[in-house]
Order: sequence, then C-alpha cells, then structure tokens
Amino acid sequence: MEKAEDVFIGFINQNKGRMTKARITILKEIYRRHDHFNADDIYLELKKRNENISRASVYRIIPLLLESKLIREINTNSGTKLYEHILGHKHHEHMRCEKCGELIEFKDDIIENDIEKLCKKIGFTHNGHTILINGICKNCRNELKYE
Amino acid sequence: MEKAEDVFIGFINQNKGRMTKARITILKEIYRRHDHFNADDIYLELKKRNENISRASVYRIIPLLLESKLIREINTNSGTKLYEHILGHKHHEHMRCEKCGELIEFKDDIIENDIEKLCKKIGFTHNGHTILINGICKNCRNELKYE
DNA sequence: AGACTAATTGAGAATGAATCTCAATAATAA
DNA sequence: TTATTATTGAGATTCATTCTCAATTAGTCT
Repeated sequence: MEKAEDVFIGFINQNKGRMTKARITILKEIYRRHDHFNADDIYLELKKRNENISRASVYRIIPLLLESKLIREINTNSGTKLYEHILGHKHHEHMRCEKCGELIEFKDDIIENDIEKLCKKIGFTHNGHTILINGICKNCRNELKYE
Repeated sequence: MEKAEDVFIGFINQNKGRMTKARITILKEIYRRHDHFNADDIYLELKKRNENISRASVYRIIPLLLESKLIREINTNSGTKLYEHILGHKHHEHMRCEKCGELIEFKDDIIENDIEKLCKKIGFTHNGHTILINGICKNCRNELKYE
C-alpha cells in the first residue's frame, strides 16, 4: 500500500496535479479490498463509513488510477465496468462461469509469452491486455450432471 | 448468408419461437456488413433504408443472435457493446490502438491452443473467449517518432 | 381460407451507469 | 497569509439499454 501511494503521488506530481483527500481516500479503499469492484462499490462503501466523497469524484479518480497503472479494468461485458488493483497481485486473467457468474482468476505464462511474441512480430507496442474465457466452471459442470 | 439464416431458423424453432420480419431483417443487415457494429448502428441503418424496425427489437434480437452463435461480442471497454458476425470469418481476436482507436484483427493458433489446453487441465468447459490487446499500432508508433 | 392464441413488435417511458456543469472549496506557490 | 488554480460536491444531463403494454402477426388448428 505504501508503494501504491508513492506511485500515485509520483503520477500526480508529474501531471502537475494536487494530492487531495478524495484521491488518497479512494486509493486506500481500493487497496484495502481485494475484489473486483465497480465505481459505485467504492462510492457506497466510503459513504457507509461517512467519508464525504462524491460519486463524481470516484468516477473522476478511477481514470487517474488506470493511467498510473495502479488498477486495471477487467473486461466482463457486464453492466458496469469492473476493476481490480494491481500492486501486490501477480498478473492474471479471468474466466467467467456462465452458470454461477463467478469470476475465476488464472495465470498462464505460456499465453502471456505468446502474446508478447506476437506483438513483437507484427510491430504492435504492447501496453497490456485482457483475456476473458467464458464457459462452465468445474462445480457447475458437476451439478449439471446430476440434475 | 444462406447458412446464417438456416442456423437462425433452426435456433428459433428449437426454442419454439417465430420467424418474423424483424428477425430476418436484422440478421440480413448484420451479415451484409463486415464491420464491428453496435445495436444503434443496425437500428439507424435500417431506419435509413425505411425498414420499420424499432430500436427495442434490435436490442431484443441481438441476444438471440449471440445465443445462436451467429454473432459474438467484442470486449472493447468502449461506451457501447460491439459485435461482429461469425459465419464466414475465421476466428480471430483484437488489438486496439490507444492512439488512433483502430481495432486490428489478429489470429494466433498457438494462443488458441494454449487456452484450450488450459481449460481442459483445470476442468473448465470452454465456450469461447475474447482477447483484447491494448497498445500502439505500427503506424502510430512511426508517427510518434517524428513528432 | 378463417379463426384462435400466444409470441413478438413498436413507441415511448423508465432505468442506471457515467459524464458534465458550475459555484464552493482546498491545495500549492508566492 | 494571500493569490492562484486544480479539484470537489451536488445535482442535472446524457446516453445506452431495458421495460411496459397495447397492437400486431406468425404459426396452428379447424
């Protein structure tokens, strides 16, 4: 978390911005939790704790955190944009079970490598990627068998 | 296109649905074009051609086409959901240039294989996936050099 | 062909996420 | 401490998508 704050302060300074209560509070909340969240999750949680941060600020600050690579967006095709924080977590991708809706994290170095290779080959500067695999998770598949 | 209609008719029949003007018209429009479209693109194009199809119908019929695997959704994190038709196109994924915004199609059998293998290994029934690689395309990268 | 009935449609209202506006506030520089 | 200017909060606004419901129409049964 220390590190995340430093990164953010560096980013803000570089862009001649100001470090405000809203920015620190939101960053801290995002690094306090270890789930997949959307903007409103953050707003509501801070509201519950009587931090006075407006919804607009949450929506304004999330793009800053994306740009400074402190969070990333997960492509889920769901109604709202989902994010997760990056520092302290190994890079991973997601599978979504079409039955129970769960987002399962997975990591596969082979795929990661292949993507890097491909980008190099075709001259595309790689800044990140998201993979979403859709299907049925092991649990749900087993349940289906006995229905 | 013949094929797409047959698939759709099969799907509709299986689900005890009815083949209507709206459904055929939308399917035809989607297979007439070979781009990445959103719901409103289809609605507006049909409106321009004086086909009387409501926006609601477009939004209702797209999920049917997804379910029957005649179209698929592309994860782009853009404001609207983007789709492309499937039949007659090889399976591919997308890169998006963060500078010019272009969606570049690519195909990589190695990655596809890796994903299949991974799913098998962990017992996840694979029903499809989307990959989005973000970065800077070759053209934009070259331009940047001389700015 | 005509009648039945249930799925589907069109029009517009409703929803909900995300963005915008603008006066008030607060962080930095002087 | 004051001045300057970025940022915020509150609520209005936008825009994609979904919902509602009466009217229509496809498929079925005589």
